[in-house]
Amino acid sequence: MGVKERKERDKVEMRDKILQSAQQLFLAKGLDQTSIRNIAEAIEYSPATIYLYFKDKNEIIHALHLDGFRLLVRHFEPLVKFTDPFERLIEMGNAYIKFATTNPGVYELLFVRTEPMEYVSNCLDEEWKEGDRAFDVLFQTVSQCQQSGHFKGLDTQNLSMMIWSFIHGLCSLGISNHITHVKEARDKKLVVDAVMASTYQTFQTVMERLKA
Amino acid sequence: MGVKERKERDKVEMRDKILQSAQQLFLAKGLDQTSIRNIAEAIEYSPATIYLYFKDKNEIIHALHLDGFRLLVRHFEPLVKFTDPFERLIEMGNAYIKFATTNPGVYELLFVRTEPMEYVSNCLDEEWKEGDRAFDVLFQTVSQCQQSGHFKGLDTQNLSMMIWSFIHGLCSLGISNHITHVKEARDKKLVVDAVMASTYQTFQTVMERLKA
DNA sequence: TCTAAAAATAAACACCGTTTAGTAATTTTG
DNA sequence: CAAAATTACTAAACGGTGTTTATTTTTAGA
Repeated sequence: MGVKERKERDKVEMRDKILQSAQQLFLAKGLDQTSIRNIAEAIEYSPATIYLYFKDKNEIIHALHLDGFRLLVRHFEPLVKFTDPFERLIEMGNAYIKFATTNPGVYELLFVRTEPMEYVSNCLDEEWKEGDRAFDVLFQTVSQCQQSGHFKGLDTQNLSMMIWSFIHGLCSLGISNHITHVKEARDKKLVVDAVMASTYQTFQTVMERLKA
Repeated sequence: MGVKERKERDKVEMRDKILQSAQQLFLAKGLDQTSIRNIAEAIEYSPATIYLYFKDKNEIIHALHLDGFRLLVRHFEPLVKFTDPFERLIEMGNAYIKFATTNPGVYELLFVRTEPMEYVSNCLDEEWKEGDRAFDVLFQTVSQCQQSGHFKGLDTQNLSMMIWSFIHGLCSLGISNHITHVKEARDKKLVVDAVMASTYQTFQTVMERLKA
């Protein structure tokens, strides 16, 4: 009698169904329009049913968060072809920017919103594997750059944090429309993407000068 | 008959009263707890009354936003005592970080939340005076640094954007608790402030190396 | 078939921003 | 001064939100 087994399969199936609808709603309409009630309507169940499969909304948001990280990692995968670590570092920035600008909602979820972090905090084994892994990719690349003569005398950890801070700042200012409203950008009639591109170009120049 | 005049005075008085309560709530409980209904309760009027003085909640948020910028500017005022532009630039970063970490809610309102920007967008004369002014302070300082030999061959606008991006990224990652959850930081049992400080220290070193 | 367990839900709770229709107070007018 | 008109205000509702509780429906095993 594989009844118990089938029930367990049904359970994960239902969980997946909820998450799938949640993700569909999230990608199509944004996080604000991804309500428990909307998800429930999409899967044709009552809102209360969702609470039989998820503790609360943050647990669902965290699952979307995980998927978002998988998407980010996919943007990083083509970077392996760059054998020169410095070139890879620069392209990593470009990949990050591309990810952020083409998936602003997902980016917000990963690095701006606090809900997923709150979920992480409430987990007993408080850690953030996805974040750790992504940061480590950066850290390793920076480390390799240093091994080939770049960034002498700078702490790898701090420099990695600095680079992440810059790129994140650029992306979040771009996405949140704060760049658009700065006078200098408006005067030159630059679109957000152009400001981000030329700012990143300057960053690249700065990093190149740190080779000596 | 100064009836009209008195009524006008009453009107602005009421507006101020609403804003004052809104700010009090915002500073004490955060933006989420600053609801129209809570404000109404604080001033002992019905929620509907608030709509006789403000178009919608975003108009109130924008007023708080303005106050937040005044607070930021106040953090920048002591910087005039630094005659060396590079030193002033570095201290500007420190002042910015201090502002962000001691007033995380206000910082979020100014540079993370999109609601105030939406209000700005909906204004007919679409501009962002406060943002412009603050950015110009940075721009001028960078420009003066260049005049005294720093940052040769780098575009002032782009370099200013780069610096703002970095500092904003650092502050927003710190405030949103994303730094806390990165493994490297946890391992060394560093608090957010320490990570931010050492990252900024590295940034300072990098900027110093750009003098040549 | 009857019972016990599991799954799903209707309805409520306590919020939110906002609008509408109607009341109470005040000012202007006859 | 009383009536009319304007202004100030609010109760109640609308359509949302996340979440909980009590109840009903469905399913499984004896």
